[in-house]
Order: sequence, then C-alpha cells, then structure tokens
Amino acid sequence: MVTIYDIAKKTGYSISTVSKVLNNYSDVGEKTKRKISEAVDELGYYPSSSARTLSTKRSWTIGVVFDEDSGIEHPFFNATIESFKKSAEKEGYDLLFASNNIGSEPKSYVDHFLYRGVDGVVVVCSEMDSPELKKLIESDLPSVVVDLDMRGANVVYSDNIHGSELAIDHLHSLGHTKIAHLHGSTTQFAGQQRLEGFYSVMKKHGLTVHDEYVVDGGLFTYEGGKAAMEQILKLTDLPTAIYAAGDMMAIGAITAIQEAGLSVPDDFSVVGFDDIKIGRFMTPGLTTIRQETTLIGKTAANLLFEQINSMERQLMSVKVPVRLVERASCQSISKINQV
Amino acid sequence: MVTIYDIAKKTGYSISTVSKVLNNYSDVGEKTKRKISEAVDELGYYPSSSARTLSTKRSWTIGVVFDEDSGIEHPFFNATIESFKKSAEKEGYDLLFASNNIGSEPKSYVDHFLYRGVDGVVVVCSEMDSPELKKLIESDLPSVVVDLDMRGANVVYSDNIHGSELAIDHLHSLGHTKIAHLHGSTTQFAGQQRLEGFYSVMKKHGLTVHDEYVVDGGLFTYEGGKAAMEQILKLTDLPTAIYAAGDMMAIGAITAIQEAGLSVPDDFSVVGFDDIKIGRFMTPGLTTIRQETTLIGKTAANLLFEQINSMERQLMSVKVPVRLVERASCQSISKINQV
DNA sequence: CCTATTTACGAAAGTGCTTTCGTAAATGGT
DNA sequence: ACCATTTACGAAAGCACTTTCGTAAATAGG
Repeated sequence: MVTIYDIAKKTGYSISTVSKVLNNYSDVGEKTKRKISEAVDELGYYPSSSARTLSTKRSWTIGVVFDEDSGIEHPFFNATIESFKKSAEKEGYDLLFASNNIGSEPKSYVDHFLYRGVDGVVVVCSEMDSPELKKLIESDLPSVVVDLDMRGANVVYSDNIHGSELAIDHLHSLGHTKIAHLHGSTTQFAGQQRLEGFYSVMKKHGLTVHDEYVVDGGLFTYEGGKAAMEQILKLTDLPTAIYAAGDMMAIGAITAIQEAGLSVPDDFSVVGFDDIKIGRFMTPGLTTIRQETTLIGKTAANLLFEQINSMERQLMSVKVPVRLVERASCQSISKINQV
Repeated sequence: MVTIYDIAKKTGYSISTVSKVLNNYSDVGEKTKRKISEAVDELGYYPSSSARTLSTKRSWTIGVVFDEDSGIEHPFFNATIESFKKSAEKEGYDLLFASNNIGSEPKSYVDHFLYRGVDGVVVVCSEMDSPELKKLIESDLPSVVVDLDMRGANVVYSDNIHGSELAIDHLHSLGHTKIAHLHGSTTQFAGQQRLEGFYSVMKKHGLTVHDEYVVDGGLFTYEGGKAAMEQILKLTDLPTAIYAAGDMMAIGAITAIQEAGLSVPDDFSVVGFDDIKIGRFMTPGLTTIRQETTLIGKTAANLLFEQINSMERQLMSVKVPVRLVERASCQSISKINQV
C-alpha cells in the first residue's frame, strides 16, 4: 500500500504538507501542490478511509435499517432508499447495510452502527413501538425515520390519513356506499393511520361501516390481502368497493375475487395504496393512492444531512402529500348494478 | 467515547491485556478476563471499527456494485442481493453501497472500494465489456460477479442458454412454430446468451426464424418490451408465440398486445424470463423461466468468502440451473386456431 | 529444593492519517 | 533599509486499536 509517507519521501516534503494538499489547505505553495499532485498520480496513491475516519471521527457512511421480513425486496423500501442513495451520493456518503453482529455476537443495530462509526442512520418501515428504534432516537446518532411519526425524532412519512380520504372520496363519488377496508397491521404507523383515516372519512360522508367490512390484512402482503378478501367474500351482504391499505394487499384481494369467479371492476371496485410499479402494468390497472417515494427519500436525506452538519438536535416532522392515481380497477356503482 | 484506555485504567490492566480479552486471546487469566469483561459492560464500551480496520487491514465490509440505471429497484438485483446479504451476515460482513466519488472527485468504483478498504466486492448485472469490471478483476480485490461469465473472474450466472431451450421447447410442445423473440441488449451477457440459445433451439427443432420476429427490446424494461411487441404487431404475418428475454419485457409485450385489442393467451402465447414476483400475481399469470436468485446470491457469497479466506486466486465459474414455471400466458396452438 | 517450562501480562512499535502550532523565509510598507 | 506581516512549511501529538516479543511469576519435574 502506498501511503502519504511514500509520497512525502518521493517529493521531499513532509507528510503534513502532503496531507494538506490532499485536503486542499490554503497554506501550500503552487509548485508544491503541483509536485505532490504529480507524485500522487504517479504512485497511484489513494487515502485510507479508516485512517481518515479514525483521525477525523467522520466515516462518510450512513447506516440503513429496514424491516427484516420484507428486506431489500420490499418495493416501498427500495424505491425510497434508491432516492435516498442518490442524495447521499451527492454529499459523498456511502450506505452501509448492517448485519446484527459485531464479531459474531448478536447486538442491536444501534450498537452495531455505533461500532461502525456511521455518521447517521436512516430507518425505513419500522414497527412503531420497537425498543431498538427508541434506543436509536435516544442515542446521539443523527437519524431520520421514514414511514412513521413520533415525537423526538426526525421523521418523514406520507399523509396516510389524507390518503384514506382520497380513496374513500373517490369511491363515494362513484356512488359506492358499502365500502370495505382491508387494513394493514396496526403495529405499523401506516396501517394504523390509514385505518383511522378510513373511519373518519366514512363518518364525514355519513356512511356506516359494518364491522365485518373491516378486516385485518396483516403485514401488507399479497397473502394477507388475499386471505382478508376471502373472509369478506364469505359474507352474505357483500360490499361493492374495497379499499386495501397496500397495493400488494389489493392485488391479493383481486386474485381472491377472480378466484371466486367474480370480476374487478365489474363486481368490486378496488383501490390500493402505494402505487408500486406492478400496479400500472397489471390488468386491470390498479387505482391507488400514490406515495412519492422519490420525494420521501430525498427529504429524509436532507433532514439527516442537515442534522449531521449542524450538529444540533433540530427535529422535524415532515408529512409528504399523496395523490389518487386513477386506473381501471374502479367503476361507477351504476355500471355495477347493471351487471 | 470510551476506549480500551478507559477500561485499562479502570481495571488496572494494560491496554494490551484489554485488547486480548476483547479478541479472545488464550494468554489471559480467568479472573482478569472476568474483571475486564465487567468493566466493558459497565462503561458501555464498544470497539472502533476504523481503528481495528487500520490495524488489521480487514474491514469486514463487502462492496456492492450494480447497474446504475435500474438501481436497487431492479427485481433480479435486489432478490439476489437479499440472499447474498443473509450469507454475508452470517460471516459477519456488512454491505457497502458505494457512491462514485472520493471527496467529491468522481472515481471508478474500484478506486472507491480500494479507498474504503472493503474485503471483497460483488458485482451484479454488469455490461459485459465494462472497463470498470475489467479493472476490478485485474485488481487484487477479491470479487465475484453475478449474471456474467468471463474467464479470470469468479462468476455465477443462470443457465441462460438452457433457459431459452426450455422456453422454446415448451412453446414447440404446444404446437407453436411461428415464434418471435424479444431479446435483451446484447451488451449484456444475459441478453446475448438467451438470444444465442433461441437461435440454436429453433434450429434444433427445425424451425425457421424470420428476421422480423427477432427484435431488440433493449435493457429488459417494460417500455422496451412494449415497443418491441408493437413492432411485431405491425407485421402482416404474425407469430403465435412470443419469447421475451425478461419478465418486465414480457409484461410490456402483453400490454402492447392488449392495447391492440388482442389477447394473451388467446392470440399469443408469451413466456418471459426471471420469474419476478409480479408474474405470479398478474392476469394472466406469466409463464416464465425461473432464475434461482436465492441460490445465486448464496453461491456468490460462498465463492467470495472462500476467496477472501484462502487468500489465493482460485477462480470458479458456476452455472445455476433454471426451470420452466408454467402459468396462464401460454396455450396450445389448437386453441388459438379455434378463435 | 533447584531448574525447566508454562502462564499471564505489559512495553512498544505499528497502522495511515489530520491538525495545531511554531518558525523561518518571503513579502509588504514606509 | 528596517520592521511588520504574510506565506509556506514541518514537528509532533493524537486517533483507537493489534500484535509481537520480552519477562516476571507461577507451576511442574526430578
């Protein structure tokens, strides 16, 4: 390995001076700067990030945490993180996806990130009352959490309540009154908020919600949505519209409907939440509430870097707007009745 | 920050001894070991990975490279890397997703990983003749590349040629003879191999391939597949089956077919490649060639860690089997003719 | 009870860099 | 030509560890 000592020896300058040109200090002469730069190129020198980190206490690394179950394949997670990564790159940060053991001892991710010396951490899609998360925001690691709102932390999340409102408004405007909700796990912020939003909008419209129309679809999965819909299909008095708390759940529900020999949107109108890529390409196209993952990722990054750079605990909560994306999975109630 | 000096001072032992118990050296007494461990817990000490890395030349970090265009959202990539990550965790490695600049100067990822001192790097979905890739395998960074076969490197990839064979065999067994191929970019290994496989199987069956039936769908995207299919739909003599080099392309093709007022599988049988999650859930379910992403990721990890640990350049090329997954997007030619 | 071996620990040198501060030389002002 | 700045550089301490080797003490061997 070629170090600053090598290039100091070659040029005749001290390592201090070499380090200075490497870091663009102003107190070096032009010729010196040039000579050293040449030697750097010639020897193919590159600095050692660990030495640098050890000395500066800055690792230029951001720790990334996400739901263990769905992992990197989770569409909302990876879309958000992709956007986050782009912002991080611009600022010169790398992303560290951590395992949970330091030297084979299982530890919390907070400990692990402390060990790694990350400059900050971003958490996506966590359970609301995770003790790990609590530990994180109580630590003095700069952090931002996505898809959650909680005091005492930097957070960015979609306006889930308004999302429910948009969904139900849409269904209502199409004439639907018997609306079911396949809700997501209430241990997650998104599930809980969308459910809450559902109830309040139904009330706003003066619509009654039957208890059997509100069923738990679990962790936003295809399987969960399918099972929940099958539950509903057993009822004698069927709803005409389904509002699923996530797109994968909505797709599962559609499958259940089709397997029952019924059709979307002819027998049921369905609207999802997320606007994952598939929704646009499937048949029928999925009407859904779009989460702006790109904006969310970028905002999270900005919040985090702001906090890292200012070194003060300036905590913000930003709520990102959602919007309705109309595709083919919903239909006016009048057409349904004709069938 | 609490360092080994702190715990040395507190216990009265030297930092050497402290370090030794931290690293499970055998030459420390039982009582000493216990006392030091207690102090460690009490002070909430954790080691500094950068200091450790500086001293040992091991960062316990693996660099991850993937196609810039598709990014983390690419289904094949993230499924593969998810599996890779699980293996990496077991061995105690973290994953580093790198940006391309050291201190705001754009550099190659090889340089960047050298700077970061990663212990190895995994490349997924690269262009075949990328100079970066060449540089990587010529460097003495341990590495493994996925979805590519090239001499002089550790590689793991699907049996693309056999995949084409399975696809065409299937179509042929259903009675199809007029088979089109929407191929992927030939700058990528997968695209090139699947195309090559296509030609050779067609020949095997004594099927003639019309030049107009072989169209470039680009970088395996929905849009590329859709455009390619639209091209084919302009022909007067239409094929009855479509073999798309990727699932997203297949889905794009299906959209094009449906937009033209035609149907899958009634007017065209289509088979894709990858077996991405969506394929199972869409209507019609997509018949496809499944890539074993879990196996691929795990194998890649094993190859890489083997190389890292043995410290010798033992290069292997492993070809992972694929298999046909039959769903609803293909149909016997006899049924098509009835329509 | 004396010597040979083992056990338990610490000194010190590395690891590659940053950053403060001191100082000699060069420059500016008059 | 003399003093006051400014400019350009280097010495040295620090960052938090690992690891080799030396040595005193403890144990074993006879």
